Amino acid sequence: MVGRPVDHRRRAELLDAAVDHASREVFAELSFRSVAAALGVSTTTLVHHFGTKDRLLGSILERLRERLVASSEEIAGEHPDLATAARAFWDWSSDEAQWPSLRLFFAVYGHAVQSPGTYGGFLDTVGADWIAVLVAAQGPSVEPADATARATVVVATIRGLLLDVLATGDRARVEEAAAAFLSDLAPRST
Amino acid sequence: MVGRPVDHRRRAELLDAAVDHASREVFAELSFRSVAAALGVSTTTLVHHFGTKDRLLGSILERLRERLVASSEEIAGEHPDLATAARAFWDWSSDEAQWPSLRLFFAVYGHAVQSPGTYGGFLDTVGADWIAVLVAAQGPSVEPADATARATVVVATIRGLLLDVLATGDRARVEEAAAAFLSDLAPRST
DNA sequence: CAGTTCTTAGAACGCTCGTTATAGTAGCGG
DNA sequence: CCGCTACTATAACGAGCGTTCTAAGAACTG
Repeated sequence: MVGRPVDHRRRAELLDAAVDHASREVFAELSFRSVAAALGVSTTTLVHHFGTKDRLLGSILERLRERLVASSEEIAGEHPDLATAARAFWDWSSDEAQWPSLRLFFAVYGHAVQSPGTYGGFLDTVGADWIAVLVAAQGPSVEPADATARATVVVATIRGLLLDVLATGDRARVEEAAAAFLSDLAPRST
Repeated sequence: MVGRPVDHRRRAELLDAAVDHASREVFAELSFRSVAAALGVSTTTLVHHFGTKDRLLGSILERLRERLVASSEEIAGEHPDLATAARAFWDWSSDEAQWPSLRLFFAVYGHAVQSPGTYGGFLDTVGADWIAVLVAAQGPSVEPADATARATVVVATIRGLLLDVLATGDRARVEEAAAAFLSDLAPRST
């Protein structure tokens, strides 16, 4: 006898809703009860589908990572050089539609710097993927070591500018800084 | 009648110890009980000197801010241009002796991006001070708007590189990226 | 329909948390 | 020494937490 089959679609549906909820709420204050209430289910349902709280958070971040990486490949993959790829990255990041996801991303970063083991895999993958996209954009003619160094700098600068605007809300100053950064970058990419 | 005088020195002593403890532990897991145990006092003593938990955390961050700002002024204040000031900033930041404080700093950042009201003042002050030091380093001959934009970029890049090395531990790649960034910066500062 | 497994919910357990109540001790002015 | 205030500690309260227990419907196979 086989019994009722596992409903993978149900799990995915709950997980997507949980990621949306986590993007709106404060990461540190997530609990079985708050997520369950937002999704209109009981805490037992979450336990059944995800196990422990750590595994629920891990699943949420894994799903968030998939979204972020898919966006980054879609956006920066087709650009011919570092400068235009960086500009595409910045335009995408500074779009306020991305801010809930990016706020969650930086909240996880904040936790990870003080407890690396917990979310290290998440950060390594996202960071490495973004750098890989920007290394690829520089083409095969650039020294790999140079390409990695420049990609690391560009990712760091964009992340720092995003952190600035997300924390201070001073959009005008940060946008001006981004413009200066991107225009400085252009003549170096040839 | 006057009664026993308030012991301000005792409060400062407890606060300094609390900042050290917060730098070693995970910010999100700080509690009256954990801080009290680390300091060898009771939770009541902390309540007496600091009031609520929010005000204790606020006092800890205020003290951390004083330390960070004092260091930044001491380190970058005497440099003749943006490139050397930026290099001094990076050398200081990438010294592992600063990492506990910087880990705490970024942990607070992670919380602030999702709940701006709580720690907004802390972040505004630290960020604005660092930018001001780097604006001053560029001298009076640079357009103020340009100087602010470039200072914002430099602070963002250094913060992004720090976040990278603190989260991934990949010191070699980040140090190479920092070297590329700083050498690119040099010819532009004249 | 019977048997089996998946899905969901409500209630409870043990724990930690911030905060408060109570009380004893220490240092000051009169 | 007395009155007053600062300082510190123990104990407790109520709330929220992750997790487990128990049990009831739902979907599938035979």
